[in-house]
Amino acid sequence: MFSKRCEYGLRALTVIGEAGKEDRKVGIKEICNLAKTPESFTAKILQDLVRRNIIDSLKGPNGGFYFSKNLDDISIYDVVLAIDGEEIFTKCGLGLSECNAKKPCPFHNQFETVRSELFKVCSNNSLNELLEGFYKQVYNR
Amino acid sequence: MFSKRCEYGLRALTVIGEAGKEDRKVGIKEICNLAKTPESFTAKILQDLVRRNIIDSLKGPNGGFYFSKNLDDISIYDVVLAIDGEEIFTKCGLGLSECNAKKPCPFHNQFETVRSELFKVCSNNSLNELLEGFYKQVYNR
DNA sequence: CAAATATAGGACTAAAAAGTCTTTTATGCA
DNA sequence: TGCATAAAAGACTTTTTAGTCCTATATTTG
Repeated sequence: MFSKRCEYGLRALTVIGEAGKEDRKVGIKEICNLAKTPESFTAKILQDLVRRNIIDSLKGPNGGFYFSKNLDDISIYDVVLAIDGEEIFTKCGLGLSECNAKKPCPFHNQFETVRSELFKVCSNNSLNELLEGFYKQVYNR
Repeated sequence: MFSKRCEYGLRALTVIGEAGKEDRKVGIKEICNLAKTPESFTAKILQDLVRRNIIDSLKGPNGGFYFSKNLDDISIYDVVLAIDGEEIFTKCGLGLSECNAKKPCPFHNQFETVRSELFKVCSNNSLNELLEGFYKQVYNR
């Protein structure tokens, strides 16, 4: 459904978000240890999220990744959009380039329910909601 | 959402299905011309679908691909399962290996609605239903 | 049986996604 | 100012997915 980049990115963000609650920046090593994601690869993804203004970062001692925005204001949709783009929320289920909302393929409207359900789940959940419970269940904290 | 293999496969099957209504087998060239899929690649996919008993084939003059089953008895789900496997219908939205129905991540149940909607659309639609209208709209027939 | 036709199979190449490694740049602190 | 630390950047490698091409095999028909 989502790319690895996107999965890793979301998981990394939960770690950054949790640390943010203690007003703490997190380094890439700590992030990847907890989120169980490959380090160099995750670093690339986070670099990207910095460029796209989802998170911020600071170099040097006591540096690391952190949120300057409120976690309630960032939805999972925002993150997926930033990493994977909009395709998953809009593309024809059968991959027909001829198919769109104006000239739908016979399957289009049925798939619309899947797409809109996906959009609903992603846009109704903020990163804050994602990391609640996530920490307990996945990282056992 | 689905792989190219899967998209091409489904499109090819609509051509085979339509020809079947005139009791006609179709060769790979005709299939790919109509379905607008790459020929050699599509041939591989169809070979696979023959092995998996979705379609049948016959070599030699007047040979080609055809259905021996009733198109009403083959769902889109069957085809997706044969080509892409079950992952898309079962896998955790966030790609967590620790997450499953018994020990769900906080997101699992919300994603469940997406997965089950996808399953519903795929299993409630037979290939027969897929190619109805498909032909008119996509192939202008 | 020979020739023509069409799928099957196997060995490729190409492109995209995933992942690594090394060097550079920015920051804090002694 | 200089050293340690941590992210940024860039050039890689690896793996997976997509796609091609050539040869073998099966089938029909003259």
